Amino acid sequence: MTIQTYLTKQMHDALKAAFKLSIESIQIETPKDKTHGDFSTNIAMQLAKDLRRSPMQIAETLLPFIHCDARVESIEIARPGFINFTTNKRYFAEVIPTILAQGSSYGNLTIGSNEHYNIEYVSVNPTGSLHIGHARGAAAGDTLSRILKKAGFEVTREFYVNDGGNQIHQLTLSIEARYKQTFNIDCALPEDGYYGPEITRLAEHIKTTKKDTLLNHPDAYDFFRAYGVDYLLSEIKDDLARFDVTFDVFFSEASLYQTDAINQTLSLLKEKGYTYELDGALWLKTSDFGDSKDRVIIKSDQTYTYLLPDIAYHHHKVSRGYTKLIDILGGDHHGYVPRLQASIEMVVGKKGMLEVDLLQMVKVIEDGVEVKMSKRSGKALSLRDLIDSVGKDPIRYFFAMRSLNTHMDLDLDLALKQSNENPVYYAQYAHARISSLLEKAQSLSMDLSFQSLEFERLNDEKSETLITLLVEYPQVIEEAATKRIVHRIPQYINRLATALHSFYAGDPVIAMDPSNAAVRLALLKAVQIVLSDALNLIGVTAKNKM
RNA sequence: GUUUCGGUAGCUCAGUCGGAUAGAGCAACGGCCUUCUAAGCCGUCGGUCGGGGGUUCGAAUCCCUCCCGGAACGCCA
Repeated sequence: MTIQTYLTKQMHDALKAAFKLSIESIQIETPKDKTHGDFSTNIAMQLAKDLRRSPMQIAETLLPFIHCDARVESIEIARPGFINFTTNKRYFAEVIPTILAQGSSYGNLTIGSNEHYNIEYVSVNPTGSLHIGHARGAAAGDTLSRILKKAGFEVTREFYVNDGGNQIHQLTLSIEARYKQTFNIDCALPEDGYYGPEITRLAEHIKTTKKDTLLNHPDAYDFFRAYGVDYLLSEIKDDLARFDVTFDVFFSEASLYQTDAINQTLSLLKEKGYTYELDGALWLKTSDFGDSKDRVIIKSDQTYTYLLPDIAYHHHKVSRGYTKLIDILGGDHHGYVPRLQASIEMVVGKKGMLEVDLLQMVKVIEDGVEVKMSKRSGKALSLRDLIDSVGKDPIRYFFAMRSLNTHMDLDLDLALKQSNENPVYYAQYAHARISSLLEKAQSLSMDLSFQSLEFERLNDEKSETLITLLVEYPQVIEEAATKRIVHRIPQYINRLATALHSFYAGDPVIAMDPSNAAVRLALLKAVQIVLSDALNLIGVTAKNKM
């Protein structure tokens, strides 16, 4: 049981004893100012109105009824009615052997033990290279998956490959045109085609293997289509792998057409009476489930809109037995969310099965001017190029730092500079410093057994700050997982790195007497373990040397 | 016009069930390397939380309204 849970329980008991109240939601928070103790509650102020007494009076009445064990050193009341708890740091130093024993399992939770989440992210059309905008979604989905796993959820990571629609047709025509152009045949790309350099590269690639045999071949279209999707998808997979983003399932939209999946979903929706015909089209009554209007699922030319196969796809996911589906989409799809959620509610018969987390667009700045991504010109900053120039770690860290719904600016001149503008180096440096210090200690034959540690020797402020942060780690995981606040992790990393650098700038551990050194080396080892684990959650390398 | 995200320090951003003096990094300024890695440490400067109303013990946070910026509003995908 964490200290917060414990304090919540003790407060609950105290309120019962003092006022015969049973209150579920008691907030235990960590004050920013250390003079306010390590934990505090505002319950006295919240009860002021109901009890018709002043917060200070309530707190004072309550105080004798609060009984805590040795972990709590003192309990104080502060104006305007806060109850502040100061913890015993020696007790909390016990976290060190715990971390040393558990290693990277420290901070693992069980809050998701009966859940199996499916998280869908990236899901781009295989019509080109991944660009910087896709990278944000990739980083967010991957990090959220890792955090949820750490919190005890079973997680399946999924990529929906849109290989069935008109866009693939446009892609095929684009490849064909580029292919012909390699033979100096004048052939324009379609208006809605794909103009990126990767399509030209793909065409050149086909030319080297197939020569001119596809110029007037009857099966050329089918070849370009299949080969193009395959080629581009495998490039996307390569880029994601280099970005340390992985998937358990790549689900093909086209496969829905090959099976009976769409018809099954369609029959279900019809059976339940959620469809009607109008003007030769088939409509879905999404407005009955919170959408602003009904939507067409089969057009009057009898082809499907994008929505129907997407419902079938989500239906398929539901049938695989997940307890929740999470889609991570770009903010430009926000208008699509109500109809999709309405549809899923129709399929499963209840609300809340599908959660959609939106992330806002990335604005790229170069030379102080916004770089507009354009499909027409094929101008877009590819993830591949960015990884080549700055590396994976700064990009992963940078994306992880930001709240999903912030509109973020990415200044290329800064990002490419590898300056300490990017806090990833600060965090990695903290880890590297510990590594080299432990190495040094070992070379000096210092005691690294981490046994018979005298924790009372960790009574200096810098050690206590580190210990408090280590104790806090499971709470950080819980908040990040349940509230989907991915950026809580880099924030924590930064605080831990700051505390470490400050500790490091103090008295050299190497020069201390054996007992003092031994316990501090153990503390550092514990910090290293947690730092490494947290960095891993956001896909950033924990370096041993820099 | 409707929907949606945002507007917090010079810049990029935290502040996620309303809490104590609104924070961090960078930039700027001043110190610190014969001592475990200076990609570091210590300190200073920096704010009408877009404007105005309201709700209450207390509002950056909740409600109303207006202003500014991004995005979406198809029988496209």
